[in-house]
Amino acid sequence: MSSTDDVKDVDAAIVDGKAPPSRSRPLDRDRIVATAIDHIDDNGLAGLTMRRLGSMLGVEAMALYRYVAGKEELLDAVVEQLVATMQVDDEVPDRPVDGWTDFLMRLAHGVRRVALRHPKAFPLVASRPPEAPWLRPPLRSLDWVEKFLSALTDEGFTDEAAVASYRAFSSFLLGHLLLEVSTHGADVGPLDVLADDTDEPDSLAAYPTVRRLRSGLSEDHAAVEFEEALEELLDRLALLRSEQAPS
Amino acid sequence: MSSTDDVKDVDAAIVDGKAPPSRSRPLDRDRIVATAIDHIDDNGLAGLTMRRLGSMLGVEAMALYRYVAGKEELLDAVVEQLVATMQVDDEVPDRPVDGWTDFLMRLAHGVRRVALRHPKAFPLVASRPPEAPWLRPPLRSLDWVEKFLSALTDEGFTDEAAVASYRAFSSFLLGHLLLEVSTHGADVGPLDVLADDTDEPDSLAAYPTVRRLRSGLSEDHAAVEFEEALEELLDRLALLRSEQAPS
DNA sequence: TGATTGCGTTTACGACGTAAAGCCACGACT
DNA sequence: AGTCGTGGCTTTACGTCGTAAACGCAATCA
Repeated sequence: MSSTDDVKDVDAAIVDGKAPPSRSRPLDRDRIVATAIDHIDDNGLAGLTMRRLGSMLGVEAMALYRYVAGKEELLDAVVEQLVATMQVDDEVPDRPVDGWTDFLMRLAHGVRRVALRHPKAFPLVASRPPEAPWLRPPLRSLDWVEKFLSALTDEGFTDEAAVASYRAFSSFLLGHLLLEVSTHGADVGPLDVLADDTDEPDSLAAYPTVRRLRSGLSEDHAAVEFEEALEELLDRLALLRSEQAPS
Repeated sequence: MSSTDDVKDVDAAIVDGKAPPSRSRPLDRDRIVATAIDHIDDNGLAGLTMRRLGSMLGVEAMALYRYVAGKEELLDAVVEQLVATMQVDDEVPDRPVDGWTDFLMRLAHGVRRVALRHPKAFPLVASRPPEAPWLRPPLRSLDWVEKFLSALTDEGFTDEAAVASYRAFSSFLLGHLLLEVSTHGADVGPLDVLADDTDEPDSLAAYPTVRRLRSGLSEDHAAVEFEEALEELLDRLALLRSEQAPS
């Protein structure tokens, strides 16, 4: 959300039992969701609590329930918002303007940017199956699915090829980004600087190859590998397209 | 204050379907983990509670703490156990016996079987980054990583190619299986049979392409697509191997 | 003026994870 | 024999969570 200097000054407020009037503006759903995302980014999903979120907005927990039905719905809204953000912030057009290949690349990069911008929040996207009825796409928001499918069918994919491509594309993003995001921004509580070799008496003794390659494992060639794999995927989809559509 | 006379409910039926005679044998860690997995399979991760898990074993919640350090550790143990299960149950050898290609295929199928056998538990595997220090592989259990890496380096992969392959392979499994598992085994509470078109006044009206293709989206060509994508991946790894290792 | 309505607070309840003691049946030692 | 740890489980208790229900208390409208 490229925060302009919004109400960051909700003030500490826990100073004493007497809450100042704190006449902030009347609170709305978007502000709640945005604050939730901020909190997840800073402190991880685990610490997100209705009460805390409330106090972060200068309000009691129960006040939130006027705008969201419950915590689950809040989290869904967070996911939705993340996806929506991508669409507006980044140069992801609504429909292909320079061919489907370009379109899918932009889409992929857009999603990746969101993932990297919100590493702690991104796993939410992956783990929200029990939700929208009649369909549960992995990277939700039906707009998204609609755009994807109509784009491809408009560009010469058969229906079958389009849905196959959707699935391939989705699982590609899911896998790569989840992996990338998890090897990076972990919250790592107490001792983590032990990552170097001085510590760990024998923890790695049983895993010689892992030990030998562990620098490579934690390094991030993530960006290049993403790019390569994406290219590969697009080739595969191109093949899928020409295969099933004889024309 | 307000000591409400607690309704010391009889812990009711210990729904046990295994050992008829045993007056609840002494309880051990493996049994706890196994029961946890059962519960997740049947009732989803959300409903898993220390108290419930305890009562399922005919024991108070606190009894579990003699065997597991806490709930987080329990969940880690569940993941570990799932992976271990794969190794013994299925024909996944410890090291390549018929070439690395065969090895990786067996591995992939092994993991997939586990995922399909425990659809509700599998997302756990994906969403456990904040855990083992000095390394956080996506499909945890270091044995696994060790086997993978040493297998590949033994079979002519350079170190760099091996770790790149590891990442490619991991994200492949992550993406495909998470997707497959989520489009299938949802817990779907009350009304879900509405999946057919009679309902939904206008929910899909805004998404014509989605509507048109939704049968294809929910269908599962998952198996074939998995196979195809796996094949594709292995080709890619083969290329990676020959590329960087001139010998 | 008073009634309505929208927004936020208070209070309360039941469930959760878990720390800290307590209880008790066993086997080992004197 | 009795005594004594001690391993295995239960009790009790605390703090936190999500959230239902009732209660103010403005601003608005009649």
